[in-house]
Amino acid sequence: MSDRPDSRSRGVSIKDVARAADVSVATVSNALNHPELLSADTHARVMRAVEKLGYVRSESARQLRAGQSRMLGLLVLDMRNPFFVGMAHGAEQAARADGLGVMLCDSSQELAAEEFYLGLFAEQRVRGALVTPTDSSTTSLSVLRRHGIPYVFLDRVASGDEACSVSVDDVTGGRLAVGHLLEQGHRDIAYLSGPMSLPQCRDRRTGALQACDEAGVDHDAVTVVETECLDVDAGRDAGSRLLGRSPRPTGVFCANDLIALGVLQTLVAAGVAVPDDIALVGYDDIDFAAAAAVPLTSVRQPAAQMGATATELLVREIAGDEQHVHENVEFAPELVVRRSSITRH
Amino acid sequence: MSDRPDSRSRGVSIKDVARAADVSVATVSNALNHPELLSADTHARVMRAVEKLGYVRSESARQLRAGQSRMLGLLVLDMRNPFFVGMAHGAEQAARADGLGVMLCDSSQELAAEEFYLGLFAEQRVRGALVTPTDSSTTSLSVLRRHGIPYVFLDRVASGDEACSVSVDDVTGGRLAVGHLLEQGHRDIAYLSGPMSLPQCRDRRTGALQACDEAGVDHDAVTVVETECLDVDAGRDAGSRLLGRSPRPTGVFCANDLIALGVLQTLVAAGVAVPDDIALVGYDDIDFAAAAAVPLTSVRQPAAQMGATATELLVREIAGDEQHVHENVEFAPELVVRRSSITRH
DNA sequence: CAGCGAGATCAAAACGATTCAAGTGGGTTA
DNA sequence: TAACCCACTTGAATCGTTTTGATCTCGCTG
Repeated sequence: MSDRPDSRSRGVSIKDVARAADVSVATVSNALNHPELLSADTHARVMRAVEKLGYVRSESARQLRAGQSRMLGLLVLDMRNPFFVGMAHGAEQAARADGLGVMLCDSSQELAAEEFYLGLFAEQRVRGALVTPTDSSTTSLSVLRRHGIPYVFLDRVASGDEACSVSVDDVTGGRLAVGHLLEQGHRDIAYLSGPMSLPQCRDRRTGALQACDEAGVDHDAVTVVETECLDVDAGRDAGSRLLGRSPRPTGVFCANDLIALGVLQTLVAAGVAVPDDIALVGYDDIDFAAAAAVPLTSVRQPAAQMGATATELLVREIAGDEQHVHENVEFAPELVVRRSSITRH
Repeated sequence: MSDRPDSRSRGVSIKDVARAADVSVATVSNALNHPELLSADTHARVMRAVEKLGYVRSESARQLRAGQSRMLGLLVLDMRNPFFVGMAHGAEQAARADGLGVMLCDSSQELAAEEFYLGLFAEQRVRGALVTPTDSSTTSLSVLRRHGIPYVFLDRVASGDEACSVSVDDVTGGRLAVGHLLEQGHRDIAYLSGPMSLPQCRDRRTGALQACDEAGVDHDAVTVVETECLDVDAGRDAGSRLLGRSPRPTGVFCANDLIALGVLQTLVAAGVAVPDDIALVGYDDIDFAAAAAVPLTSVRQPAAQMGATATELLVREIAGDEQHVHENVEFAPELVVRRSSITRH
């Protein structure tokens, strides 16, 4: 009575179904893919056999024949960051609407992992790829280019007309954040950046300095502190380093909300008042920012929408006629002010 | 000079490499998979051709030949819940160590999605599957059974000896949480449960009632409030419903931290003091629990370790000799007390 | 010098599906 | 009656890889 077939067996194949329904394999294939070609009777007979045997198509066989899969690859920098999960979610929804699956991978910002996964995408012959690249991705991407696999940059502007891209104007984001802090009267601001190898981190700094210019304040007002990672732990570290500094900055702009939450924890634990002693601004506006110890001011990026838009661009490129023109969609960031940055007057 | 091949082409195949290196396809295959069979000279020549042409193996062709893939399927209930992401992360690490990839899917607790993805796993002929099942998964899993695809339950005890499983003792978890609230003197406790179709939610209630028994308190002390989802939004909803109730419960136990964070937000916004007016206990101890507006007391589950352990069980079953005996690993939950539940005396 | 074994290479079959051209059979038309 | 058409079904080729057993070439031994 066991459902479990002999462990050596390869499972039910189209041949078994053909035999059971007493038709050719071609007919079984047609029953599944072009039912309109068959007489109602035959179709029913085949489907009954499929049902009875529990037949499931072998995707690898179809793929081999078709020369490509029905999957998109999605490579993100950090799955534990809700911002990326949000993008992934948006991408998945959009892909499903087009009958495509998504293969989600996490490069952990390591070049080796990135190369590994892009190689995997190529081996799988994914239909297209969505990539949040690190600095040096251009070379790793050649494996996709060589196989004619189109890709779209997510959360990064494509350089030249290499590919489509979906991004957020990070310069503006940085400007909004630091502009807000300057407006609150802060003149000693720390920018807790992630690794400067990430364009996002660089752009946000540029924006920070622009904000200084606009406010007629010297660039010295902003000190850049580079962290190795963009996660909560790194934030806690950076927080303790801040505490040791003298004079302490009065305003802190973090490259993302995870860092900001880590800093916040350290500060609160050390009895430093936020926002009164130190004002804090994060980036991404993840769900948890609003629920933080002190609700976090943050620069919002439309994560799900970015993922969905990128998928649409990719699908359009895949379906595209010969003449596809790369498109760079740029969303505007939005400052969401909460308590962490509002100094009492 | 473009890297991009003709869009009609199928890309470089093993035949092209064979031609370029002036050997047979069998030799190319051997160069890649059994280099020790070849003369050093031939091997080098082949590898040079591989390099030059940018050849990448077609995974679907290998799979077709091999009859199985080098992938595990991982189906979680909610990718936006950091607890599941933690499990996924642990599973991925462990799988990579065994040279296996992980295909991550999110059923969103919907049966239809679950069936869709399990079907996908079968079509892909994954080597094995890790599943966080909903109530009714037993039937959907038959598609795996029929194809001899082994699976392991994640965050759920297997019934009978159907499969291996990795879980946390949710009854104890519920008991710890509510026991703690009772100890703090609360006698009107709300249990904000997710859908009762989830065994986890049911078990935690059982634990809650056990705690009452142990404290010699009537079961009436605990009111169960069922929510539809286990996310922050549902928590916010449940929070407003709590506010409308009279008398208000003084202690609230939430089926997970997302719910708890949602409730917390609503309460804080409404000026209800946590923990003084209402004490709050969550579940999972996600990273964000410690960083919440009021640091959240929570029941910790070792997410990454669970994922890793499940993968190991699965790998063992896959490699297993004929006589595999299913194993049920159960981790112990741990109460992490923070401010949200400590009533001032 | 015949015979043998080892080492290196290869031809061909197989995996499971899709597709296309060709075949079948029954009915209609010239 | 022959020619044709239509609806349905099928044989065979094909995709890119791995593997098995065969072949081929040496150099060595007896």
